[in-house]
Amino acid sequence: MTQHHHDDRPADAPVKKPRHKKFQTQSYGERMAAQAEAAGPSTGEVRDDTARGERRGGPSQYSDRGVRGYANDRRDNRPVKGYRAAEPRTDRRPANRDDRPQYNRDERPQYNRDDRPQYNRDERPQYGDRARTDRGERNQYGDRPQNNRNDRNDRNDRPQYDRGDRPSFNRDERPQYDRTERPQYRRDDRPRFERDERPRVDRDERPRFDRDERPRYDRAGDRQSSYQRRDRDDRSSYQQNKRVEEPVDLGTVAADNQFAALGLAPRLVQRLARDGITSPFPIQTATIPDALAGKDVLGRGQTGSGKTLGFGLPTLTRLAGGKTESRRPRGMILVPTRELAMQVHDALEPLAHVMNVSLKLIAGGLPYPKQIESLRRGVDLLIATPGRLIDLCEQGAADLGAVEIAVLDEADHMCDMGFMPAVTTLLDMTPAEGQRLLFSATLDNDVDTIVKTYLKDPVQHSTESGQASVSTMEHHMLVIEPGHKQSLTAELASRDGRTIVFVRTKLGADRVATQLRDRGVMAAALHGGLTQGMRNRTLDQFKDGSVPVLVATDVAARGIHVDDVGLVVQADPPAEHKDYLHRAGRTARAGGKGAVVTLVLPHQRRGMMRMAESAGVKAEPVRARPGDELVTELTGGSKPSGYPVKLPAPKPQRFNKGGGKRFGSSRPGRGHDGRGGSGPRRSNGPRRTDGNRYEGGKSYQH
DNA sequence: AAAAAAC
Repeated sequence: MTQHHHDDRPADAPVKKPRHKKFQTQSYGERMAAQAEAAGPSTGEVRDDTARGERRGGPSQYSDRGVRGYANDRRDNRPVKGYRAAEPRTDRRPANRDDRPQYNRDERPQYNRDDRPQYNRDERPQYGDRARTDRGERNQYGDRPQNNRNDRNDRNDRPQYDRGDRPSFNRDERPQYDRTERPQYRRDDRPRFERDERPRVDRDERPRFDRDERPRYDRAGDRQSSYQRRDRDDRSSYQQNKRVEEPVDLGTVAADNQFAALGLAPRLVQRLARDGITSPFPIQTATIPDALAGKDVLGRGQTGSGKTLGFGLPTLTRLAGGKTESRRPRGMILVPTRELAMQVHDALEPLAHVMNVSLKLIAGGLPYPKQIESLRRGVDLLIATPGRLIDLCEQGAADLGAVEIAVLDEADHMCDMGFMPAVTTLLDMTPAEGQRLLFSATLDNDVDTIVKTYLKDPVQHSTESGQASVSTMEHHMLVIEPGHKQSLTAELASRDGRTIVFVRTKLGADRVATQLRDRGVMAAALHGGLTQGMRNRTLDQFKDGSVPVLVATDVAARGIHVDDVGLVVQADPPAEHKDYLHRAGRTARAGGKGAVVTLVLPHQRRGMMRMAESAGVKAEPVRARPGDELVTELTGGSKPSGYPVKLPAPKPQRFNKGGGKRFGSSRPGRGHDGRGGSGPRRSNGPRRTDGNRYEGGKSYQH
């Protein structure tokens, strides 16, 4: 049956919203409004509530129509307001209902079903059968719909409907639809569905709850984004208040395991060791002991150096064993984007599990009910984006009064102008004596305000200089002509392997992604203007390889980890040096290799050089044109095909939140043939009809 | 200055 993607909807479920003034005197919205007012008169759009309200309140179209449209249906003779009363009719007797013979049902011959020969299915003429199409001749029922239809649109005359020419619609040739070849869909092959053979029926005796250990059927074929899965199995709340009595054997830990030496719980160390994580990164070695000791910590470690575990492990250790009341979580990790929240959640979940710490993702774009329910049952640790958490606090669904540990991931970003009010709102709700951990790759003086207000005797650990010190990363700065930007971007992105292209604006992301696809490079846009369902889908496709090029705004600049991103292209230069470092940090993670290419227009050159210096990036600006040797070197020589390609999944219908059927997340890489034309297609804007896609010279900067 | 973050 059709899958209903309830999850893609914005949570519109009825949510009662008693506003608890307990935590603050102003609501978040009021605060923001006040802030906006303080910032001066808005030059942007003005909400036109008045106009809308007037139209609604007055003689609306709806009520108007209710009277006019159905005036004839009125059973009484009261004059309709606004209409001239009809002249009394004299040409016939007033109808006496009972006397009207034609209303006797049984005598109406044409409704005798058995007399209608053409309802015999087998004998109905087929489409294209002209014998049936005597133009204009009515059948005995007085209608002739099929005649004209067939005359005009005889299917056999329409070449484009010839089934044989549409390979993609030929069911037999679509390999992925061959049921017998999809082992993961065969029930018999799924070992854990053999009821009789399941050794453990007693839930408490199940030796392990760990996700990773469970035999899996292949979920990749499941075509659900991680976001949808996440919402479906709400394991964290299910687990609530169940404490494992006996330690589970998680494997042995080597005597020289250095995590153990840091003072972490043995179970945690064992769990890490099972994933092959036995030696801590420098940032972890530096911060974990202090964090475990309950100190406030400022942690700075280069991108991809394991900061998540740096604050995650001590947080879990300290929360373990405690008791959490309903709606009163004891730990809170704030992150700047929803994707990052999901990533942190997923990274900590197995670890939280062995520690019997429950955790819940609290982020916008996801349905409210499960988040509220989870909080009601009591959840130890929240991983949250600020807006939704404030919302839930205002509703009374969450109470931060019991938060023992508050973590700010990407702390410097959380302290910039846009985020600061929300973050202080949340921190204000937490007890002043609670522990605070601030982490970022670029932890600088921007956090001073927060540090002074909310941290007590913080310990600062900087394992790196806060500059570009990832030695496995190479930087290139290409000074280009504006007219070459599109083709150079396409050349760079057409390489094998994953590439992220950063642009400045949401619109730019959409535009560049489209341009790349027009040139034959499979690319998808990621930015905050998309529905959350689409954001998840796009990131999933980037991760599974079906879309190797991600065109993103700075929503993806921080924290997001995808394996093997070999190249970061900055099609628009970053706004400041910290952004450079974070964008660049999407590649060369955890010791891997990677390159960063920044496209610089002549007028941006000076600023870019300054920025590079602040970032500690050593790169000489080099003039470059499409086809240059340097570009070829960076891309391994592959060129864009020039033939437009289409995304493997239907594009998001922004207005239709359902999402619909999705194909493609399991479709291999760039295998799409890229021909245009057939199939039901969403059109998301005007389709290009001009032939010169490439040499227009329109630059998408600016 | 844009993006992000609630509905």
